[in-house]
Amino acid sequence: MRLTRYFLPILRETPKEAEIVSHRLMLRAGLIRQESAGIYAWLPLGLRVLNKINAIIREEQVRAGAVEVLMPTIQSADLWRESGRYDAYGKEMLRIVDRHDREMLFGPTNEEMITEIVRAYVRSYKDLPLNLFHIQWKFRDEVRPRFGVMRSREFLMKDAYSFDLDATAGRHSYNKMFVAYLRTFARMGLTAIPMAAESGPIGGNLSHEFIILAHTGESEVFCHKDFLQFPPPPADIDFDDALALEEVVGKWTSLYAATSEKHDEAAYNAVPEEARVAARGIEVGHIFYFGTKYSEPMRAVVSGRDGKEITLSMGSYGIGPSRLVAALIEAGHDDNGIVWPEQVAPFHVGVADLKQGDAATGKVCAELVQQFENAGLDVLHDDRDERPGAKFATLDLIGLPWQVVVGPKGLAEGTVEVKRRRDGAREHLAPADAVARIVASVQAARS
RNA sequence: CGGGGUAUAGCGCAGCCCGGUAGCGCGGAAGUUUUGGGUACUUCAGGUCGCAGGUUCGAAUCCUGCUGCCCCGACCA
Repeated sequence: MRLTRYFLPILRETPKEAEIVSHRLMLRAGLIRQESAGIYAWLPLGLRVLNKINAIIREEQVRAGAVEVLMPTIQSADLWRESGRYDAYGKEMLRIVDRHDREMLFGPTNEEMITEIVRAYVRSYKDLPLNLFHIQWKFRDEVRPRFGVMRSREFLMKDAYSFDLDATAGRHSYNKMFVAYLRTFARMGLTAIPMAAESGPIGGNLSHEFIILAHTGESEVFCHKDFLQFPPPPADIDFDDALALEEVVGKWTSLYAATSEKHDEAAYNAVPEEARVAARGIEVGHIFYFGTKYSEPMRAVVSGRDGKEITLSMGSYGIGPSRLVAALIEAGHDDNGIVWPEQVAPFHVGVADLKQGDAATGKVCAELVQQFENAGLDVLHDDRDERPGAKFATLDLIGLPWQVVVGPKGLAEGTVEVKRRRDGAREHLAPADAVARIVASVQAARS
């Protein structure tokens, strides 16, 4: 992608409303634009990151056996009256009246709707287990939205819903998502720690929040430091092997980990002092098992083997991709800007032509871009007629993992400069070696 | 929802107290210059001063009402 033909509105100054670093950098790097309090437009660079996050989530959901659907943003109030949540949800629900005076709402979540869909088609125990997920915009009319997309009113959410015959099978479905979440966040370069959680208005009794540590995190968390070393479950784990999953979940819940709301001082003090971690964290996922809370009032039942009705056992599993974009920045930035992990970076590499209009640098840049693209990498080619300093500053700000700087000085010696954004390490390499170096790194990060 | 701010060019701000030609920096355009870490200079363009009403010969400025946005708290994925 040539920068002169792209849309990358960089801000040199920080808009005053942005308090936290991810919000500031998202505005400055041209990822988002606020359209209303807590409502944002996603600009090209931000959308790329969002899409890459979604792709990883989708892959891991499918790997764990979930099936993708897409439900509407607008729902009927009647559906929510069936579960009793229409009145219970309160002012956070955005209520809408259509031209026929029908009561509608912009969905804050989809338990009712997915239950309605499943009860309409699923009639037999043979159809279970079933896990359906979608990635769709939600709206919760927060009293006070803030921190950019970290706490917005409109937000993207991956929500999955599992349906099982009994609690034991439901627990297996819960464990599948638990394991999928560990893999999902690890693939984004994040260490997410599962912590026992309140189930809140969703209801139920088994629930975990997945928290990533970031010094600017929203809430206080306490955990055993060994969590930071645990390897994520392998890609070939058998999701049908209930015992194997139990083992993984058991390991990841064996050590102390809690948010401040669930913090138990005595249990924490039982952790060896050198293993205690008190930090700040950001919630990026939340899973619940809630049994028949919705299936009972909404009559989602199937025929069992003996012909008797069985009320479905359900769970729901959320990840906030839009919030994850901010969380990734909170976890990865420095004074110069964003530092994206390779797996979710909007582009893998930026190629800067230091002397736009020069035949030699132009030719090398074009060749580099072609070679990166042939290798399947996303490349941003800074072909603007700008000072070198401006190009360096832009590339640092938008945080691409790799920068290739092509200038007359280097070319005189047959080299280009390769800079790794993460630690600023620079190497002078022949163009072909630069390509090999970066392609190898990006491919190693995919898995 | 309680408390506190704020609204002037794309962004950051001054001007308001004390009414009288709407400014500065960044960004944008044109040019000269410079050419490996946001170069310097010149010129130019760009504003219903949040909205409505009022006071006044005259309102960005004073008064009233409304709205948006931000911060603290409560709440929360």
